[in-house]
Formats: sequence, C-alpha cells, structure tokens
Amino acid sequence: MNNDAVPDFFRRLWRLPTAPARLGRRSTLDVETVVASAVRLADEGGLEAATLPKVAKELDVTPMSLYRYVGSKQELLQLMLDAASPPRTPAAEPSGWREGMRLWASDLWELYTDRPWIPRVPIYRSPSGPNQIAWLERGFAQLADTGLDWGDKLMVLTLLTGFVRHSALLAQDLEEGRSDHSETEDKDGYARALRALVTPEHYPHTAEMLASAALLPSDEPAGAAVRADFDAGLELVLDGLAHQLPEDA
Amino acid sequence: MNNDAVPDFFRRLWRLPTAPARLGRRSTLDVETVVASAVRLADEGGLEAATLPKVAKELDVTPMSLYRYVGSKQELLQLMLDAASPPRTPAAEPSGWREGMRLWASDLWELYTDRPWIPRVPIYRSPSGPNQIAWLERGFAQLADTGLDWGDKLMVLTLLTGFVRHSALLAQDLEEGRSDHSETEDKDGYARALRALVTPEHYPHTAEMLASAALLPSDEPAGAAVRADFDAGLELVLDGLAHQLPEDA
DNA sequence: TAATAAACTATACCTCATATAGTTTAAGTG
DNA sequence: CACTTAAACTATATGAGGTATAGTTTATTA
Repeated sequence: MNNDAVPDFFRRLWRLPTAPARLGRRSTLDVETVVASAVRLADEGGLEAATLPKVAKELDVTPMSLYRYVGSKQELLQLMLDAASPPRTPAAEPSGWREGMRLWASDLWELYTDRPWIPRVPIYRSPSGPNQIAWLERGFAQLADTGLDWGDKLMVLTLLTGFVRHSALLAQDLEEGRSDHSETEDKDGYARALRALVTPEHYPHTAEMLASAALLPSDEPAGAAVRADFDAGLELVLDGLAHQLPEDA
Repeated sequence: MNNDAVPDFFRRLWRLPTAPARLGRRSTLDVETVVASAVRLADEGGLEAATLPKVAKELDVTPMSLYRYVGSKQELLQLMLDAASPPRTPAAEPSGWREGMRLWASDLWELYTDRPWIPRVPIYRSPSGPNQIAWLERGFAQLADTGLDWGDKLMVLTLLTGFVRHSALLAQDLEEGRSDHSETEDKDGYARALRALVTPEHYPHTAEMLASAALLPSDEPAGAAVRADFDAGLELVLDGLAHQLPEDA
C-alpha cells in the first residue's frame, strides 16, 4: 500500500492514482469527495462543523468508512486546508517584486477572509500539499529578481504567511463580538473593564494608548481598521525587504 | 456576581478579589490553583493533556466543581495563556528601540520555546490579561522614542507577535519529526516524497529550491536553522520599521 | 463456484465538555 | 439552638467526537 516509498498521506494529499484494485468491492467514494464534503461543512459552520460523523452523514455512509480515505481527523484537516486553498492568479502581471508580493499577500488575505476557518487549522507540518506549494511557488516567482538566496526567500515567505494568518485571525476576533456571548453589553463591557484595569501606574504606555482610543474606534467598522493595519504592516515588511536587497530592483 | 460591571471573565483573569461570601460553604480552591494545575499538565503533556477531568483529578475534586472557578474550557485556556506568560525583564536596559525590540521578540521566542503549547492556544480575543498586557507594555516602552503614533505602534507589536508565534510553531514542527508517527523512515520519506512530487514543470522555483537543499539541511539541527531564520526575519522587520520612522533615533 | 480481499457496517470504548439536579456545609437569623 | 439560606461541591447523565476491533457485503480472479 505504500508504493514507491511515498507515504500514504502524500498519496492522498496529491491525489496520486492508486492501482485499480484487482479484487474486492468497488469504492463508492474517493478522497476528493470526502474532503470536499468536509470543506463544505467548514465553509458553512466553521471548523467545528467538520467532524467525521457529519461528513459521513452528508455522504450517506458510516463514520468508520471514512478511514478508507483519510488516515485520521488531523490528516483530514490537512487535506481540507490544501484543498480549500486553490492558488489565485493575479489578473495582471505585477510590475515588480514589491507589487508582486503585495498582491500575493493580499490574495492570501482574501482567501482567509473567504474561508475564516483556514487560519484556524492547527499547523503541524510544513506546507506540503499541491495548493500550498502553489502559493509558495507564486511567492518564489515574485521574488525571482530580488537576488536573494533560497534561505532568505523562504524566510520572507514564511514571515509574510505568518503575518497574514495572524492578521486574519485578529480581524475575525474583532469583527464578530463573539456571537455566543449572552450578555448584550459584553463588547462594550470588555472595553470598559480593560480601561479600568490597565492603570497608568502599572501600565503607563498601554493606559495612555487605551485613553487615546487607538484601540476600539467604534465609529468605523473594526474590520476596516484591521485591514488598514494589515496594509500598513505589509508595507513595513516590504520596506524591510527592500532594504535587504543587494540593489534596488 | 457581576460587580462594577466588570465581566466575570475579567475578574478571574485579573484575579480581582471577590467579596468574601457571607453565606455558604468555604471554597477549597481558587482560580489561581486551578489554572496552575492546568498549566502544569500542559507543560508536561502538551495542550491536550490539560483537560477538565485531569485537572480535577490533580486537585482531588469533581470535574464539574471546576466550573466554580472557570466559565468554560475556552476560558480556562485563556487563563492558562496569561498565567503562563509572565513578563521577562531584560538583564540590561537596551540601548535603543532596535535593541529593545530585538530583546523583546527574542524573549517572547524563549517563552514559546519553554512552553510549546502556548502558541497552540487558539486565539479568540485580543490580549487582555495582566501578563499579556505586560508584554504589550514592554513593547510600547521600547517604541516610546520612535515617534510613531499609537496605531502604528500597535501594528508593529501585532506584526511581531504574529511573527514570533508563527516561527515558534514552525520550529516545533521541524524539530520533532512528530513523535506519534510510527514509520521510522517518515522524516526522510517525507522529504524524498516532496522532492518527487514538486516537479520543475509545475513548480519551477520551488523545485529548484528543494534541489538546492535550502530546506531540510540534515547536517545542522533543524532548530538552529529555524532560529537563524527567526533572527533574520526579525532584522528584516526592524529594518522596515527603521525605514518608517520620522527620523533615525 | 469457491477463494480472496477490498470496501463498508456494527458495535463498542474512551474521553470530553457540560447541563441538570441534587447534597453538603458554613454562616447568619429567629 | 434549631432553621433558613446560599455557596461549594457531587452525582448523574447527555451527547458528541475519534477511533479500535470485528464482522459483513461485494466484486474479481482462479
């Protein structure tokens, strides 16, 4: 079953064709279908809605039978992550590395916005699926003319990936006031409580920041503020990158 | 029970003294003890070892009784996160914002190295506990002389936090070959499989990178390589920050 | 037609988080 | 000193989830 020394997980992740069984029943499903169903559930109800029993019910099958197609729940999550991350090709060819990276990161942000559960999938291994590699590839392509060595390119892409992921999670946090919180005054109560607890004696800078209302500007939507922060952070990173390049390109 | 309009969660997070009960049984535990026990379990067995039943057993108590001290499992995780993140005060006062931020990020990295479960705690709200705020405060302090406005300072700290967190997770991934993987040849098999699947036709840049062995340098410990990447990324961000400052400081 | 093995089902186990309904225990009150 | 009251804790149960183990069905090949 472990042909060519390729681990089973990789065979499923890359949808490698399996030698058609010479014997036994024909399968009613395939990895593709199972993963697609799980992704649909996550799209509709978040990560916690993508459980084996629920996928099984959707596919009219017993939960246990899914183990013919995925090795474990964790593996299913990895498969979902890759399957739900199709590469996006920019409409116009970017004019340079800077615009290229900007677009790349911005597309990643959109992916995380469209499927908020993706950044919530716990990271347990380096990107290794076809789609994740495709994102990596696109990033490398944009960095091709920078003269960086592979280690630096990889470092830059890792850095940006983490940044986008983290920003997206933060945006989610701020946007929804946590729907499952009963009290109506929670969102406001939290802000007030924080201001009361963060005293100038113990936290002088933070207290001043809270007083200056840089946080929680209730007049504009929280999402927009986070997006602005995202753009600013991106430019900062790109500035740093520009600074490290052998020469300006 | 919700005195002063401070939500219960905040009262527990900040260990606000509760008015001593005029009536009823005396409590055998307190938030501090419960959280400390959960943290100990996570330190020893990772996040998944910190379950309510296990904490209860450690404290010789029924699982349900823990709900007198924490509102939910999710809340317990937030309490653990804050309790396990004591601020670290640098030995010597840093000489400028750049060294200050470098030390700050580096200390955060060490925290995540000492307690690998911390970056695995799902993020559901902005930092709001005393220790998390203390980290924030220290960051603000280092940025005090930069002339940035609050929004930019916050953005920088958010960016760096995400970067450290992400890097730490990546380091964990690479360091351990996943202990629960049965096959001995897994780590090597994965690398070989990836090289076989990432073909120059579909992924020209990535294939070249894999061929150049920038990834998975088996001669040096993976942890060291990630740490080097972390340091490099940090300098990049600091370069970007320097570039955005009104004038050099 | 029988052997074989793959795909699927049935059942069961264990662990969790948590709701609901008690029960114990202390402090105040008459 | 009973006696109420309410807080802290226990008992029990529910339902969900992941997954091991042991069948059962179904197609292919001999």
